[in-house]
Amino acid sequence: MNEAKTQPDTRERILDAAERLFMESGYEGTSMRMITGEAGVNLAAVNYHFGSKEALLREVFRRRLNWLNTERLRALDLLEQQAQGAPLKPSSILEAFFGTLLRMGTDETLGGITFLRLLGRTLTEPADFIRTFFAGEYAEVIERYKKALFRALPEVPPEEIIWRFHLMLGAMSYAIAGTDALQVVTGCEVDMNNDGPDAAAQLAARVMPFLLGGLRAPLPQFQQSPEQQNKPEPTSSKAA
Amino acid sequence: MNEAKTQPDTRERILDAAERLFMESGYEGTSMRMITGEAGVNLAAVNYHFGSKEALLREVFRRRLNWLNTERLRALDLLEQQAQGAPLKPSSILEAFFGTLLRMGTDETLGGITFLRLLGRTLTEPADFIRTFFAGEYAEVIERYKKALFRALPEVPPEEIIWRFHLMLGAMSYAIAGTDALQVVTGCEVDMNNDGPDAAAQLAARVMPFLLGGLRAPLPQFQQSPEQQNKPEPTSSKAA
DNA sequence: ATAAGATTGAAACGAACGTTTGAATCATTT
DNA sequence: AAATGATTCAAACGTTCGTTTCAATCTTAT
Repeated sequence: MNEAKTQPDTRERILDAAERLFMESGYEGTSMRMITGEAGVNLAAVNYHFGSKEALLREVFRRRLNWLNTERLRALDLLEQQAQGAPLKPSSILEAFFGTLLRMGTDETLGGITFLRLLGRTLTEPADFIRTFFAGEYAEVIERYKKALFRALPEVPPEEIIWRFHLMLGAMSYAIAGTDALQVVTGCEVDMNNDGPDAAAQLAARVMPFLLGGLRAPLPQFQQSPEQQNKPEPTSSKAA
Repeated sequence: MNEAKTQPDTRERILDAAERLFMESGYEGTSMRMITGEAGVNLAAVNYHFGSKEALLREVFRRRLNWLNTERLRALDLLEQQAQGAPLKPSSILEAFFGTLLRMGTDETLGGITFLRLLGRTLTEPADFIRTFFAGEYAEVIERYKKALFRALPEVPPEEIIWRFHLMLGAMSYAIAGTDALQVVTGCEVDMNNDGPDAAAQLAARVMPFLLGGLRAPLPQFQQSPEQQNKPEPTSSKAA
């Protein structure tokens, strides 16, 4: 069994079909028969090659997240090396984090816009094993970027930065995943259904200013860590 | 069959259980037997009272969205009446739209934080009938607020406003729904698991400045309508 | 009290689900 | 050519799904 040669790459066919179908119908809404039907392989092939439907989903993501994670770390390493110990600009951090993601959407060999949409949708999937899987896959990268943002915005309380990181992830996920989900809500005049490689470029131009504006918004008047709730006067600290 | 009297309010018990379970496990991840089991009613009761699982989901939302829609329209009517024909402030519009939503989260009789989370999660559900249902339920309100934002920000292209409306919805949905979904991603130091009535108040203080910052962010350099794609040179129209 | 209608109950329906089986086929090596 | 291991195949596994059935029970009006 050499992996070179004219093998029908059943594994890749399954992964591609599953990626598209999970994006379109969700994990629970996609059946094994849909996947193997679209891939043109036998029903038993998924369990033979991956073991189970859960393991297939994990592999669908691992195939892409390996690249995304290392690339995000590489981009941050590069920034920090260029800065020579100085704190980074928030916009540079966002560019590294979300720009790397959006670049995936322009490269079909990395999953293209399909994987971006799958990723955005799956982050809200309620299934337990999905959440714990993502937690493990993302932990290192998130930790590094969180620390970079703490240094970049020293006057903003870390708790607030985490919140805004969370909010940026949400906005970006919707921007990516919501092609038809929320499109239908907002009135569908916008051309989000552009599946071409510049769809992600247009997305970037639209979303990045929004995220930066949100990240640098003035802080709320009062912010209380859950421990120190008896601070009577809003000292109204400045935001960057 | 009078609706008054000591009826065991089977319908309400089912709706409450379904609301919680759909929030926790999603639509496809929640079975009829889970719902009727949690509600303490017979399995056949759902089909008897609602007709089908799909119709049950619609009723779960209709019960809450009726209040939300009329209240959002009422808040906007009030603003426009006070303004006497002048354009509204963007912050007032956001306050009316998202503040009304967050107020639901403080009132357990309106579904409380449970319904808010369900709403945030369901907006990304891929099932077709869910998307078309939401489109119909939201159409009027979204249209009114969109028009108000167009008037409030006359120097911003309508397409850009729609985009940012979309992004704000995404951020808010994640902020609400992501209690454990993205919490696990960002590191779980934040106290989003506060289920008390002030959870929504804290959410508002955190999220509203972010949304306003994003809405008022500088525009991207170039923006092109999808029709005029053969524009060779980015004429770089001005931002506000 | 009795009839009529609304609601509940236990049991089963066919369909679809993820998974497993074991023989058949293919690719590769001796 | 024969043998070996990897892969594919059709078929079936047991389970769970949403839904239906119909008799039993409760509620209300006559």
